[in-house]
Amino acid sequence: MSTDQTLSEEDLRQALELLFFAYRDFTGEADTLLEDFGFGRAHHRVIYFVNRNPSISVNGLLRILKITKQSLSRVLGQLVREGFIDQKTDSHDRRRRTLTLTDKGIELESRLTKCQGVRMQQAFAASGENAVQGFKKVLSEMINAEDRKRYTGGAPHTD
Amino acid sequence: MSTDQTLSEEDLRQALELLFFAYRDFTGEADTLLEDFGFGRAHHRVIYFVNRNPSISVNGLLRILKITKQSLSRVLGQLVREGFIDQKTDSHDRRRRTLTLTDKGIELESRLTKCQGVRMQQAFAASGENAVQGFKKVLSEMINAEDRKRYTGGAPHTD
DNA sequence: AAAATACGTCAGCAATGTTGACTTATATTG
DNA sequence: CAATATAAGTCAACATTGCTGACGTATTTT
Repeated sequence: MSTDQTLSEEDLRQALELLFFAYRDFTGEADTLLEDFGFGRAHHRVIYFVNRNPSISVNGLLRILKITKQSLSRVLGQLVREGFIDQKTDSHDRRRRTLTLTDKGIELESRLTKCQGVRMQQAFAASGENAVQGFKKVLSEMINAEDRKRYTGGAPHTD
Repeated sequence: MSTDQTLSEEDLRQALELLFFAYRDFTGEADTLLEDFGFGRAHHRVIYFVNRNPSISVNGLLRILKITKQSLSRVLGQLVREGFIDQKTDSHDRRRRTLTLTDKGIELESRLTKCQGVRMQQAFAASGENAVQGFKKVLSEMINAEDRKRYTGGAPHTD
């Protein structure tokens, strides 16, 4: 599982740059689509994680996104007002508001994810199954331990 | 080199999330260090690529970063004024200004890159050489074709 | 001499993050 | 039941980092 091999500084710098350019190009396409709706990347993240965690609470979303509630409120408020997200009082704890995508929200989420999915699928197809495993492995090792549980498992974060 | 295998939507979404969380956590540490200097991520990128391409011109830098000269000027101006970057008139074409890190700039660049390099090295060590190859392969496939030549080779972009 | 290029600057705007303070419901706890 | 904690919302101010548009100046190319 672990090797003692150390990469040269040049190899390391190449990897740093790869990550920078790849991330920029990767997000670029979805950004263009979002502009058509007057939204930005922050809206994208909210839509994505609400779809991924239906009925999530506001606090739950904050814990995933790691931004302040004031920041979230700006974009979330827009999404609710414009009918992309449905917000209702949780019957078990009436202090909470559960967040769920509307049909309109689901459609936008689908378009956005398809947009990024296509590029990633193409990169995966061109790289091979083995490379994909390595890609995922390295990324998961780069994530903070506390968050590693958050990305996967599909276990909804409704709290 | 290429497979026809298509990942499930769940696999794809996991990869999307991995990239999001990994990138955020990856940049987080350097951001903290930058704060001590009153700098942001934009300054980091300028310092990084000036170090990587000594004597690069302003236009050359703009082509790598893909931002406007007005955006660059804000951060570049700060870095020059505060003595992290040395700017001098190119003797071959006196319209151009060549950008190079000062000793102070080199030291900061070194600290910043070490900061990110350590995390990446650890992820690499925990993932194994084979995974690292896959990681790089997939990232390079995700980069826009026009930029793919820019990340590597170490060929300075002095123009 | 005219046009193109490289650089810089001023002004204003937008997206998205931050802090701090305060209010209203609702739930939990002593 | 009263006190406290939690969930959510809101108002205001500010910082960073993108953007556009409009100029000005020096230098090189045509």
